[in-house]
Amino acid sequence: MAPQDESGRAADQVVRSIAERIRSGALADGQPLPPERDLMEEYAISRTVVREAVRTLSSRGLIEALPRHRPVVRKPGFDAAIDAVGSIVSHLLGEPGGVKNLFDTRIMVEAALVRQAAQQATKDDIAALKTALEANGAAILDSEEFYRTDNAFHGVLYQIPQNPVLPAIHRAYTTWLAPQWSRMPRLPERNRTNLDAHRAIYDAILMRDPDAAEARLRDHLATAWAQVRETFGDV
Amino acid sequence: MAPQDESGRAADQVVRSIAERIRSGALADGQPLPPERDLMEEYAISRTVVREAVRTLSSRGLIEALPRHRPVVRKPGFDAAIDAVGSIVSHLLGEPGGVKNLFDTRIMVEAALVRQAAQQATKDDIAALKTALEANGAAILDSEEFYRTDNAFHGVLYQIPQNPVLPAIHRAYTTWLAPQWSRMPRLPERNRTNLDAHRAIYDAILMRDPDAAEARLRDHLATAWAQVRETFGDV
DNA sequence: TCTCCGTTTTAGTCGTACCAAAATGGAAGA
DNA sequence: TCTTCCATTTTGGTACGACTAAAACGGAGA
Repeated sequence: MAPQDESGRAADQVVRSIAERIRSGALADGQPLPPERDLMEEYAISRTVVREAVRTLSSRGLIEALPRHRPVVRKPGFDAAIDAVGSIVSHLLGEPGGVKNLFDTRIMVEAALVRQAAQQATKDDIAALKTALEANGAAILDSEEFYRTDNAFHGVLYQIPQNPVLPAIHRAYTTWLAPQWSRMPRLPERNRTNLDAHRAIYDAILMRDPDAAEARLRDHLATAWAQVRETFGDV
Repeated sequence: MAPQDESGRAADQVVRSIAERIRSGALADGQPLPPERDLMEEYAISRTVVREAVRTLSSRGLIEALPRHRPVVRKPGFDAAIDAVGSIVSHLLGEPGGVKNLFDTRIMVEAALVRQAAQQATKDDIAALKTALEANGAAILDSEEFYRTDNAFHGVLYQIPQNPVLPAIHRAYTTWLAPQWSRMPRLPERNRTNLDAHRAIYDAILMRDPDAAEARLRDHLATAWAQVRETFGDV
């Protein structure tokens, strides 16, 4: 690591120190941070600096600082990482093509996921997909519930490789793209279209046909994108 | 995530306001932020609050606050987003399996990329790959340079889909995994192995054979991972 | 015109003070 | 004894003022 220590700002050193304490477990997950006044004494700094440090740690996702509560240590998971970029991403999504770019990566990722699923899914994975698919089918008349189960179906795909990074990415997609999605009209016929697409994907995975699975997935998300454009025009 | 408006902290409102000004372009990229004293007057708040806001914006990557300089507006790109999570990711990589999990996603992403390349790469893309490959080959005896050109070769893959998110992801992978990689011994025979792998990938793309390209890519990265484990044991 | 030095500006830090919300602990009641 | 509720203490949020050192600025001199 670059020996870029010796940062001019005292707060940064405190940040590093506390971050290290979190990483080492000296400050355990869920535990509240010491009061600001204790910290200023411990580090022999003013409260101003303590507050800046807390602020930074909060932005970094290492602690959760609700308005008037004691900040609590939040052992960083991949989810926290997603949160940390949320602010920037929301800016990027506002730019022309931003949503499209993000959505395209989603297509790429999920295409890879269904390929993998078709090749490596276990019996349990298939069963989970089937359950999710049925839940989705049962909700076809309740658009709110359909949206949830739709996400859940895709979420199963992210769980199959057993890599904790992937569910976090799924959460990121749903969180970041939710603003677009939630403003779209919920039409039963769209639900049916999407359900059929899910079923086609499921079938292809069941048949252990990666190419078909990828093709169905791409059809599905292309349709979804067309619906977005239909609603918003160019994004 | 969505910062509930009406946040109890005044600084957050300032953050939102300034963030909005950056997004709208009222504060252009590269332009210095107004002095803190101006901001406190403008928002009718104390300097304490201004500083907290600046601090937060800095952590969010919307401005760049070098120690004793005026903070500079930094229109957030996908790169800035990568920076914002760097802190958390470095924590995660320290945990058991962290590096492996990240590397696995890299395999997944690059597998998808080479498939796409095999199917959609233009003449220019192929030419770029060829150039990168040749540069890589020319550096086979200079391990430092080989490392660079190796990255560059992979980087070309991320550029092919013309999605600005992807190069940022590439940068993220190289940045985050660099600590592991840079501590590995650089052996000419490894360079040769990797170069051969690159050539095989290139050939498969040239032949428009996605399955082969993916297979070669997976071989390549599996080998690379084996080299990592050989060096570090379990990670 | 360019360079250098003194002045002004500005970020970084400290200390104090006050308020309001949250946490706390003990008294009153079931 | 256990629960409920209120008063006290703790703690975060904000304001104000002051001081330092570095950076930016501007004018004098080469």
